Amino acid sequence: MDNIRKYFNEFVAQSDEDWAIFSSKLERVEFPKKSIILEKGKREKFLSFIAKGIVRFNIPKPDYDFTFGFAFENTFVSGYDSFLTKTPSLYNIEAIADCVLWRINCEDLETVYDSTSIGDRIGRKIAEELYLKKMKREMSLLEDTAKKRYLDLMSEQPQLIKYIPQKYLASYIGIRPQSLSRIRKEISI
Amino acid sequence: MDNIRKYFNEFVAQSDEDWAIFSSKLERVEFPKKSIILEKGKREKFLSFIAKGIVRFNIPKPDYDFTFGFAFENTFVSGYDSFLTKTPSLYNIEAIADCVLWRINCEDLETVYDSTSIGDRIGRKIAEELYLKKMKREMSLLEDTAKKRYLDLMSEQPQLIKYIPQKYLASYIGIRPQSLSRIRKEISI
DNA sequence: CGATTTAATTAACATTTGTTCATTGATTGC
DNA sequence: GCAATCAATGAACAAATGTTAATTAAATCG
Repeated sequence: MDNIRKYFNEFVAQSDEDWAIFSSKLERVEFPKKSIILEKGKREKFLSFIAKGIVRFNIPKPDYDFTFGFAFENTFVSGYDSFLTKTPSLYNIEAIADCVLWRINCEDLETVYDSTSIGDRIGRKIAEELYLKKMKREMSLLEDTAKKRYLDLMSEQPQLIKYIPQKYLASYIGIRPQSLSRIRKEISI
Repeated sequence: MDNIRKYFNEFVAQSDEDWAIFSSKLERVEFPKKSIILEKGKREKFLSFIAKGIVRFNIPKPDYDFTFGFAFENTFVSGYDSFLTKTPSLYNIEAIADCVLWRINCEDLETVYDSTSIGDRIGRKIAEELYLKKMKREMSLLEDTAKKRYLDLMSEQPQLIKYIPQKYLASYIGIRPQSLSRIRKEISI
């Protein structure tokens, strides 16, 4: 629970009391590799902190499996749009590696939001962090070539890329696995 | 001020008192067409509600002018990443049409955040809205072709597209003006 | 209004990525 | 360990978008 507390203290509030309120609602759960954390069509009921592991966001399609995002250790993960809008999730969240999550459910978070001084701040910080991430992502998708996105990912998450199958990476970068192979070949030469 | 109040009541809080706290900090400003609302390199000091007009987000580059976003009437606009991280903005915000904004500055918003029960909720709602927008955008950039993005924009913002020069739309869609011309030609046939 | 500048269109060719399909390599489960 | 399955690579051709450059259309400014 150390990392989530560190995150909390850094971004949300410093006091032990605030931490006590929030952390009392947290539940520890494990998901083995390849298990579904959130299923498409179901409503997201949790906001989860990844203490250990990697997850991917994906949409299973008739022809192929579309991966559009990852989340790594020591960040929050959630089908956040489903969580916010209370509508069925448009995508799966799947454990790529064995995961340990600390999660708070929807109702408890609402309670925290409504009954404590720090509730909305937590929600604000999380939404702000997610927004900044998406902002960078948008820029990258518009401005960069697939090759640059791959090289960036390699330098930003070098140790983790090893664990992610290339077909997921390709999808995330916005290209087909064959094209990623082509790019990898170019680079290595 | 009607629309911003409507927005406030719908998404933030219902009480007259809360509205009074927030609205007392709001300042009305006008920006004529083509004027710079936020300049790249400067720090964003405001969170603004667009009562009237359209703005674009852009990065002036040596070779061309890169437009990556728009904001329309009755939504909030800000160099929000600069605002949050207190670092210089990486982009301009420019009025495409004559604009009327209601804005609150950084310090006042912090005050509202810290001194009222609704402060963080406002910030949370804004960040959540921005996040949902970016989420949709990411999906579109990964999954759709440029043609589909153009058609979607046409159907979602039909009356506003008229006012936006095509070179800006092209950039937003992720292609060159020449390619947009090609697509438009195809469609009209 | 006319002159100048800027935007949009078009075309020819280059580059990138997609598609299909075959082959090789790696994992998984018995 | 072996068979079966799934992942990655490679090649040939198709489709989409980029690049350059010329032309036309529209907007701006005196």
